[in-house]
Amino acid sequence: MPLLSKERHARNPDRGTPAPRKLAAFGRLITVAYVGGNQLLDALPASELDAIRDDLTVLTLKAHQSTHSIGRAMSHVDFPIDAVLSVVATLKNGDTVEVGTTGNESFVQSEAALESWLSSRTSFCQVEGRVARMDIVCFERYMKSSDIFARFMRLNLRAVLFSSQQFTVCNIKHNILERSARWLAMTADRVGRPQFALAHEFLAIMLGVRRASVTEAADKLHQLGAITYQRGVVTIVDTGILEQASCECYEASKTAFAASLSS
Amino acid sequence: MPLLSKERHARNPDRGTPAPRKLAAFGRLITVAYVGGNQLLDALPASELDAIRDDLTVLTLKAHQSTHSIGRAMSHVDFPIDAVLSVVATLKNGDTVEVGTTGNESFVQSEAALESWLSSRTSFCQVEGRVARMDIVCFERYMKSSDIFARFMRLNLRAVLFSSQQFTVCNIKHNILERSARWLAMTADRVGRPQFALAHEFLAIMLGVRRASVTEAADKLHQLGAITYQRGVVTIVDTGILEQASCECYEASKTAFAASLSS
DNA sequence: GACGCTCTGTACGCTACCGTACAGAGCGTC
DNA sequence: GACGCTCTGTACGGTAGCGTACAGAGCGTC
Repeated sequence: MPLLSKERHARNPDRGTPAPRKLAAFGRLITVAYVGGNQLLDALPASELDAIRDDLTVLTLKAHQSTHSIGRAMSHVDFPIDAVLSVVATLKNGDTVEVGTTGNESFVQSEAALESWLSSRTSFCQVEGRVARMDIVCFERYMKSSDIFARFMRLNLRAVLFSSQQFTVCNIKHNILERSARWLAMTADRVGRPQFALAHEFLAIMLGVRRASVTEAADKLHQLGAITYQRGVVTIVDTGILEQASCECYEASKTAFAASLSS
Repeated sequence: MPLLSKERHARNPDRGTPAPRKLAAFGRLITVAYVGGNQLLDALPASELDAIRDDLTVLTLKAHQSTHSIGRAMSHVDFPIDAVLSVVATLKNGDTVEVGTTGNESFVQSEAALESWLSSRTSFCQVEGRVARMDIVCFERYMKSSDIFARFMRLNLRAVLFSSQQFTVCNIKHNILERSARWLAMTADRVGRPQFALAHEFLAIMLGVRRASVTEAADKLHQLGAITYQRGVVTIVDTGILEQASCECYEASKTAFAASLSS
């Protein structure tokens, strides 16, 4: 499944996120040091970031690889670089719906910022890419020892809560076309490149709708000139059109995270 | 509008929450000291609660009275006793939808537990009743000076986040009957009495649906023997039936808050 | 180059819910 | 006891999205 590997770093060379020294090979993860790429970490004062850098390990996650399981003790937190992680809730009937998406603007599980070391939700990698992983013991130590670090994590969680609330509204008030557009726009921002692997089936699960409904929405977005789709790979061809097609929740969530990073 | 005043304390005499010495009279709020009734406060170790008691003031809120406004500096936090507060999001088109409901299991705005003193949402009183109010300066001081206090507030916020996520799913996957039942069951728990004022119109806004849809749902719940309705006043006649009619999200949210109070 | 798996396109009947509207009932007020 | 406000009950056509199903296209594998 070497999808997208060719264009992985085709865009956003300006973000200061050089490729890891080695990518995943034959299912084994080769890990490397963190040199930037997660907005939340990079927003920390330089001295703070330097202090924690040695406790961050960059690794590449494959799509659909699990990172946290409901009810289990959290062993680590992940700060995405160009991966996109999904936090999901599972209903008794087995239905799974996304309750949060996390990219380079945040980390997962964000509840760790609340001195909570049990995972209350399951999360996994939705779009393949790199994350900076920190052991939970280190995270806990920094939360206690550094007011600045703790403050950044908490303000970030505030944006997570705000976004979660926004999506509560979004699911009631906005149609599938708008929500699909929002999801794709948010994801494009997060991966920092215009093309990524995402089958209709998975977007459908994320939005809590039928696969066929996503196909119809994708078709409309294609007609509008926002995207193209080819066997599990989306390409954003016009960000402006895509954002225009998405509901206001895209902007609301984006603004909330931007504010949490700048204060 | 002296609705319900007759049966205000008809139930749950065992919760140790005596009536305030004076109720609101002619629109003026007569405030009294806190002697218990908010589960979160009451879960604090006795010494902690005693330490903060003098900074709590009990007051009665009228239905639809505002407590926090979006974008404004938070001047206080409210720990409901038998009032129910709603946190809402407003869309650009003016639609207002509830993104959180708060009763005696929590407080509002919960984001204060994140050292965030700006209100990112609007909240108001949905069901008339008492809250214990604390000045934000005191709250901030206790968050800094008492690890135990801070820990309780943060674990509570974890349940708030969990519930918010649960309702994201709920709005997608559960129909109006189930959601109405959930809302009423949760509210009955929170007010601690089987009868409270709530017009269909307001429940409709909370659920983000038509008023007529709520009327239909209320009719079905009536037929099932769960509730009776009379001109803006609901009476829960069979909690068991009501809970059975509601979706699993009722139980999920309740469990999350119970866990946050016991640890 | 045949096979099988995955992913997409499309179709069809069905239903939950919407937007809107209007009549009537309850209740406070003058 | 007439009036007006609020709240509820109900109706009707319209539609977004559901559940399901099936055919075909792309692509890796043997």
